[in-house]
Amino acid sequence: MPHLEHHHTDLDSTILRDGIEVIDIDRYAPFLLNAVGSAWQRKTSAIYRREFGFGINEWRVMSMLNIEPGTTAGRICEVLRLDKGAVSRSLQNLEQLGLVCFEAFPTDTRKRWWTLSDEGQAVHAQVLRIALDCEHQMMAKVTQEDRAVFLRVMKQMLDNLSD
Amino acid sequence: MPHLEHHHTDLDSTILRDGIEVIDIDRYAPFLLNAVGSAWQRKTSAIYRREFGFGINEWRVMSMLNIEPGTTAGRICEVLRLDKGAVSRSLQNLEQLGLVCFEAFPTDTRKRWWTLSDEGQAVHAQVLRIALDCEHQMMAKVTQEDRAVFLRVMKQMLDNLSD
DNA sequence: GTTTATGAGTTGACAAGTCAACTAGAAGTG
DNA sequence: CACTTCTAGTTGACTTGTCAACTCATAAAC
Repeated sequence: MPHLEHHHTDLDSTILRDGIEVIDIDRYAPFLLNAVGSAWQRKTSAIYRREFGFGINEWRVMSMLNIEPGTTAGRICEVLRLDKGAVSRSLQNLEQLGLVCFEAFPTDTRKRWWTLSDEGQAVHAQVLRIALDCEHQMMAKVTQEDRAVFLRVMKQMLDNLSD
Repeated sequence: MPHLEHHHTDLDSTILRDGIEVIDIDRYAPFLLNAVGSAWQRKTSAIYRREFGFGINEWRVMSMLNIEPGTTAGRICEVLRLDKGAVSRSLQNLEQLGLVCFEAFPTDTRKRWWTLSDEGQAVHAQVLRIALDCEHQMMAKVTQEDRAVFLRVMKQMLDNLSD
């Protein structure tokens, strides 16, 4: 029977066991982040691919085009914090599927103004229904107060990681 | 100037803009989860690979072997919620690096009891220092109360996604 | 004891994520 | 204008994550 002790303050996400520092998996945020994030992704991206023939990045890009119609690829990267290579490829895929279209940017031929096509708009609405259902399931039994704190903490973390 | 309105309750992570339902990225948990999770991974996995010559999965497996010395591959999958293929490959890599070793399982030759080697133990301590530093940075300006709520919500979400 | 089912772990194929080199247009500087 | 510098986006190489088929050992059924 090993000897357990909390070694410093509540701040810690480790415990000492027989002199060895051990991660406390229930308090170590990166583990939870990865576990929840990948569980979400497993659950949803399979649906998108099966039902609609595109992946999670295509969905992210579509949701951004719905948020800000007429955005550029660079703006999508900035807001969604996606890799520009991934965004470039997703836009190509979506265009081939006829879900997005673009207009030339007047003062810079490199940029394009991307928007959802009518079909893209319709598909977006369908996927959104599914995504919100899944989110709702994921958030079951979480109170409004807790949810608000959770969102606040996540935003702070995102800020902290951006330096 | 588009017309914005919140369409139902506080529960929602969307708004209506000119009759179209649009994700509110500041309230939509999956976006934040992915953004924070991938920012963390970008930050840390580069360090592990550069400084120690292995990836983030190898680190996860090592931390599990430190938590529960003498575990099996299956148990690692269960606790860390990792893919068994990923765990299998990580254990192979770690063994080649001399960071882990195993004992035969008495009643089942398929299973093995894995533990950190002495060198593995030492490397674990080094990586843990770095990981905890990064976690501390990520958690800057988050109060203890908020952190507790955050952890509670994350665990609930993990539960909800496990069905 | 042979057959069948279950379970642990390995492997291969593919999707997604990351990084860096590259192309080419735009902007600044003399 | 010629030259450098900056910036938007594309592409390729590689790593990581995921899924499913497979191997082989144990357990169960009869």
